[in-house]
Order: sequence, then C-alpha cells, then structure tokens
Amino acid sequence: MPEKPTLDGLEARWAAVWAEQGTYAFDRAATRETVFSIDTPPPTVSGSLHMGTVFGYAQVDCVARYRRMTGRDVFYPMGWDDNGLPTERRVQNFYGVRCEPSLAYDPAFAPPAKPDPKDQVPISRPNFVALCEELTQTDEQAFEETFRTLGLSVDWSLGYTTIGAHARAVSQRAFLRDLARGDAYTAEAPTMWDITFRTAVAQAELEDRERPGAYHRIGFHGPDGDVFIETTRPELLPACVALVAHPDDARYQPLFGQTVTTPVFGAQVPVRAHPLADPGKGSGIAMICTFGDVTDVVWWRELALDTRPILGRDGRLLPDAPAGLSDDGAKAYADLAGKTVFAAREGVVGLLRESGDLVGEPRPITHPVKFFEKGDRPLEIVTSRQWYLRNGGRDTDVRARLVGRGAELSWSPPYMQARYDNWVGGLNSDWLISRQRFFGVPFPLWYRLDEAGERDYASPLVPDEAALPVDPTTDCPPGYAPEQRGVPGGFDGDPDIMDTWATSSLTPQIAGRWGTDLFDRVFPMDVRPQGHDIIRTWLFATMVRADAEFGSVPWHQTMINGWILDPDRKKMSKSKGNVTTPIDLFREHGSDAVRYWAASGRPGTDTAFDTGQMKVGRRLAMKLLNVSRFVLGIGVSDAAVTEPLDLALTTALAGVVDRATKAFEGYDYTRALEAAEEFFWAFCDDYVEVVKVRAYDTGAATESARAALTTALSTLLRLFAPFLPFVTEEVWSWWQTGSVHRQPWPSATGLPTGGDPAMLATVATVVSAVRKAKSEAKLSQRAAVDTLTLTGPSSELDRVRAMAGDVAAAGSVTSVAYADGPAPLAVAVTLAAP
RNA sequence: GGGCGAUUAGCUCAGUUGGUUAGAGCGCUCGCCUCACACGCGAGAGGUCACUGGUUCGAGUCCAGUAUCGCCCA
Repeated sequence: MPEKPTLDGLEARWAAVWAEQGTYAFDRAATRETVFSIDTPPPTVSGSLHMGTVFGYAQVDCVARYRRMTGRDVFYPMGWDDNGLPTERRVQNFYGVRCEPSLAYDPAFAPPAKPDPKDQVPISRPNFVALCEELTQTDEQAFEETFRTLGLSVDWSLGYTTIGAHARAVSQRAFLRDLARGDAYTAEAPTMWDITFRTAVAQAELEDRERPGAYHRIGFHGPDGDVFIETTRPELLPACVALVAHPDDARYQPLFGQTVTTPVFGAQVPVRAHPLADPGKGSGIAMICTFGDVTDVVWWRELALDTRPILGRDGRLLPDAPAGLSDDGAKAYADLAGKTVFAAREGVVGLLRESGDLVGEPRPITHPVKFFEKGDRPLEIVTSRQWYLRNGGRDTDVRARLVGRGAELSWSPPYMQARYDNWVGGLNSDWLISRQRFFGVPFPLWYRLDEAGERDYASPLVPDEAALPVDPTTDCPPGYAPEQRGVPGGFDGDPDIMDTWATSSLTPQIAGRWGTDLFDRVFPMDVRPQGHDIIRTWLFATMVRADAEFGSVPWHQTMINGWILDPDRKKMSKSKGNVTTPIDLFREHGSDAVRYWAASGRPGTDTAFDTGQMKVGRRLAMKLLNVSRFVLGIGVSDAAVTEPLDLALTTALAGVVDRATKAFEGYDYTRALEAAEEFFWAFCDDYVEVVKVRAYDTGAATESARAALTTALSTLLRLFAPFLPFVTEEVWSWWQTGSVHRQPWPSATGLPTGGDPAMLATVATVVSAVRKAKSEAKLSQRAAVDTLTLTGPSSELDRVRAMAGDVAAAGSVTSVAYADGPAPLAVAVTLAAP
C-alpha cells in the first residue's frame, strides 16, 4: 500500500496486467446458458475516435463487467467497420488518389509524395484497396489503444474487421442463402442515385434538406387552350411523359384522357388522374417526368407510362434526345445534351421564355430535397440494374413479422421501440444493397454471356460456400477458365459491391463465427448496444438478416445510448471543431473519471459534455484510494460485527447491494452507480468519521468496527468495479489476490444484517448539528463540546444511546443529555468555552 | 404535416404506483492544515417545478391544451 496513493498511471499499469493475464478472456467452452454475449457496434474507422463513441462504449462496458461478476462468461468482441465510403473518401484525401477501375494493377505503385486532394492520381482498384487496408490498420491500432486506456473489458482476440476475409465470407454466404431462398433478387428499376459518388443509395441512407427552389409556371398546349403546370424542375420538361391531377379535381376532370403537347419539345403526353396529385400544390396539375422524384416513379409505374429518360449517371443530360419529341424539340434538346442539371435548367427556362410558354417570373420557394446522407448534391433518379433484399418494403407479411420481432426485443429505454415501428411501417421499397463503389464486399456472382456478349441475369453463376470469400472480378466461376472472362459464350463477374450495412447487419454472425460451434454458444446474442440514430439502419437491417436466415431475433435486448451535446445543446461533431479527443481527457481527468461521466448519462438520454462531472468522478476515485488506505491502515478483520452502529451500516449496505443489482438487471447502470455512490459518501462522511476513534482502539468493540469497515470496503470496491475499473483494481491489489473484476458481485445475503439502518440517519443528524455549531462559531472541528442535548421520541434517543460513545469521541463531546420530546430529533450543542 | 422525447436552483441533473417543509453535485459565499484524504473537510445562500386549465382531501408527479427546444419520419 503506497504512502501517498495516486490515480496517475493506473491506466497503463492495469491495462497491461489485464492484457497479460487474460482477465477478460472469453471461455471458448462455455455453453449458451452461462454466456452473456454482446454485439458491440464496430466503430467506423475514420481518423480519430469520437467522444460520443467513448461515451456509449463506456456505458456498455459497465454492463459487461457487471455480468462478468455475476458469473456469466462474457462474450465481448470488438470489430472495426472499415469498409465502405468513409474509408474511400479518407484514402482519397489522405493519399491524393482516386480509384479508376479500368486501370490495371501496378505492383510498383507508390502514393504521391505530396498528396493533392484537388488533383487526385487515378489508380487501379487493387492498388486502391491496398491503400484502404493500409490506412485502416493504422487507425485500428490507435482505436484499440484508446479503448484499452478507457478500460473496455473486451476480449481483443475475438476482433474482426468488416473488410476482413472472414467478414467478406460471411457477407457473401448470407447473400447466397438469401439468393437461394428468393430473399435477394436483381431488378432493373428507377433508383435513387448520387451523382457525386456515382452509386445507387438505399432508402435508409436518404435525408431531406431544405433547399431554395422556384416554381416555374409553364403552359402546355391542349386542344382547348393552354394547361398550366407549376414545377421546380423545368429542366426535366423533355422527360415529361404525362400530366396528372387528382381524380376529384373539378378543374381538370374534362382534361382526363386527352392529350396535350409539351412546350418547346413537342411531345404528345396524356393527362391522367391519380390520388397522389395534390390539388393544393401549385396549380393542382403536375407534370410527370422520368424521373424527377419518387412520386414520379409511383405514377409512372401505376399509370403504366412511357419512359423518356434524359439524365445520365454522371448527372448530365444524355447525348441523345428521348423518343417522342417533335423534330424541333429534338433540335432544342441537342443544345442541352451534356449539360449539368443546373445548366440545363437555365437552358430550358431560356427556351420557354423565347417561346412564350413561361408565365411570369419563377416564384422562389424553399422546399425539402432528397440527399444521400453522405452527399452534398441532390439525388437524381436513374434507371439501373441493382440487387435488392426483401425487407418488408413491398410485402406486408414480412413487414408484420418484422414488427413482431421488434416487440420480441426488450428496449432500453422502452420508448425507442416507437422509432423502429415507425420506420418499418413507413418502408416503401425493398432494401437496395448493391453499390457501384470499390472498397467493400463484392457480390459473389458471375453472369453467363450469350453469343452477343449480353449478361444473363436470370440465372447467375455462384461459387461453393467453401470457396468464400471470392472476388468475381479476379476469380472464376466453377467450371470456367480465365480466358472465358468477358468473351461471348463465356462469363463476366458482377462489378458491384454490397452496401456497407449489408455487412454490418451481420455482426452477430461475423463475431460469433457463424458456421462453427461458437455460434450456437453466443447466438442469439444477449444485448445490442447502439445509438438511436441508427435504429432504422443498423438495428433494423440486423433484424432483417436474422429473421430471414434463422427465424429469430438477433438479440434479446437492446441498449440505446444518447448523444453527447456540446454546451449549446447541439450534437458534438467534428465539423464544428468543438470536439476534445478522448486521449486528452483520459490524460487530464483519468479514465475512471471519464467513465464516471459516461455512466452518469442515463440510458437513451442525450448528455451534456461536462468536464465538471469528470472532476466529480475523479474526486470519487481519489476518495476510494484514501478511505481504503484508512481501512487497510487500521487493519482488516473477519471478526463478527456486533456493535449496533456497525450492524446498521452493513444492513444498510445490503439494501444498497439489492438496489444496485436490481438496477443493473434492468440495464440501468446509472441507478446502480448512484446507489453505490450515495452510500459511499455517507459511509465516508458520517460512519467512518464517527467510528474512527473506536477503530483505532483495541477490544471487542474495535474488532466489530474493523470487521464492518473491511466488509464495507470489500463490498464497495466490487460495487464500483464496473464503473471505476482502474482504481478499484488498484485498491484490491493492496490487500487481495486476483482481479477485482473476476470477483463475485456482492450479495446482500452475504452481509451481516439485523441492524437498524435508521441509526445512520440519526448519526448524520447528530454529527451534522455538532459540525454546524462549530462551523458557525468559526471554530475547528476539533473544538470541544461541553454538552450535547438531544430532545426527541424515545426510539430516536435509544438510537443515540446505542452509539453515544462513538459520537462523543468524534465530536469531542464532554457530556450528553437526553430529553423526551416530539419528533423530529432536536440537537442542542453547547460549545466549551475557548 | 405525423411520431417520440425534454422543459425542476446560475450550470448539469435526480425526484418510478399522487402524500408532510422539492433533493444532489458543480459553481458561489464563509470557515477549517480534524492523526485516510488540501486532488481535502465542514457550513451557508440559492427554486412561482415552462405556461393555462382540469381531476383530487392533496399534483413537480395524472389528464387536456399552449409555448419553447431536440430527435425521427413524411
């Protein structure tokens, strides 16, 4: 036991010991009944760990440590989410390169010495992927170091990465199973498309942003005069295939079934009725284009309209005019071909002005526009062939089943289930999982090429599961030779990769090594912790995959954590530059203090970033060191606890243990911490102060005090161990063998009981009155008290009598007088003359 | 526009079947080197529980509405 205990350096010392001794090693032979398995979010590897991540993971670790102490074999792996767009973008900026799939692999490639993100060097896909792997490995090491310093009780030998061979094999295997079941299918369809990243995106990745726009009032030429529509996207006029109004709209009923002519472009388009048309919006009649937004797609499909696409995947107008335009219209289009959406809009508006079909001036408005959440240009809709997974978006039975799975899951906090139900209820399409990107899991598919070299999408070629993972752009399908690649009668590999969520949704299968005996020992997992912002993506997608493959929930419980808010009540984010790095905080306050702050954030509740709370945590840890030094300094004892005050303490402690246990069982780590903390401060400030003199003494009463102090210390260290793993381990090592984190969680039945816990409140009342008298007299707390007069009911007086010796000694009281009176207990203090 | 949540001391937050005088910590003020602790100890000041109505013997707590803030979805 050190003479002057300190918190400094505990993190490095104990993290090393835990790693060396395998303190948190999972017992591979444990059976499902004893295992407690945690499906932790694999953090996105992108430079540095965010405080919000540290916050959520610290909370989960408290639960993990609690379960371990209750005797469960905790399966607590950590993964890194390194595949996908964030890594690609980071590699592009970091190395100053971009992926150009048409280039061949260059084994001698070295990244530019002076990367220029503005002038990126094109490199082959294999070279690009190699850089992705290189950069993420560096980041992952730094992340692991941060988490070890935070004290996460992860078994690091169970780690995985979402781009690693194992995760690729699991993703491909799950996909092949979906394909065989019919849950995966390919279709050529209008798709939300990001023109910057040139990839399809899924419903879950969309977000609305308010953007300025303008209504343009445009005249269409009808048999009985002009029909006026209002549109924010005049550039799509050449793609117009119909006009639409609400079936009940009296203004347009005469027009239904008639044909009108588009201005400038001269296409003949029908006027149709559909209930989705909003009579209150604009002029009440709208043009349908292929495709301006998702409503266009619905109208196009339900009204069986022509297809007249004009937008390419690069976001520019296609070179050739669509079918159906007049000769003059086609000429007008020729000038627009190749222009961006923005330039085309100016062009079309100019043409409309010339022809006199634009009525008045455009009327500016602000309206919500759909964006890819990671993109910064509005999404367009292009028609392309993509892979989909059934998720209930087009199937009410599946949807009902998934809502049922949500109800099977226990939610902490419970109201978060509404987010899930709302999302599932609002799905409008199946899950689009193919992405036209490079760093991700490839589709394990090849297509036969017919004599004309066209792909046969109806019956793709698939690998044996044993061969996974495969890369269809370099590997060959069974029964084919490399020379047959890309030639008529041969084959062609699928060039796309899977949505990163298509892999992330399999973390229970990846971490649990689906296909080995380990999986049955850990699945379905006990708990999935995560943020509420990704309920619609990660949580839901994981439910979809487990439901499809196993017909079960992937876990029994979910813990939804809140966000970290900066002092302005905004979510902390890197872009705002208001983020302190976790390592700096660990250094300044200590890991236990940071964990204390995290644990004081209640389940699901957004929490202010508060260094004040960390200072409180540090004070608590420091107090534990000092009071432990006191208890161990006077000597531990396993004698019987006999004195009434000592029994009152251990009896009250039993109640605390019960409350903390109950709170933890309900995943309410904050309440468990509060219970221990509240008792601890009363223990230090009142009990220890009062019992101190007797504890230094000798005799049976002293042994009782020492035994109570020993019991309390042992119990408190274990109660705090899930929250403050470093300081509790440090103190435990002063007088015990083994790790505190492998000790049994305290049990109320193991504590001496039968005492009267009300004595603790009474002692607090009495000593507090004595302190107040001295404090108000501006005297030292050592100052002598002449007489202490207690007036109250006999029950209270009896409590004081039972501990009068301790109280008198602690307060330097000469004599104590008792008087019957009404409750509450009144304490009069007569200070000795100075 | 729909859904969910929040609003309690200067700040961060408790207040779980409605029940005396609404609590804690931080900060602030004052005092104390008390033999575990000055990275400490003690004391004190500080609140119209967002607002309006209702139910009730009794409302921070339950109900309805309003306002403000946040999030999710259209």
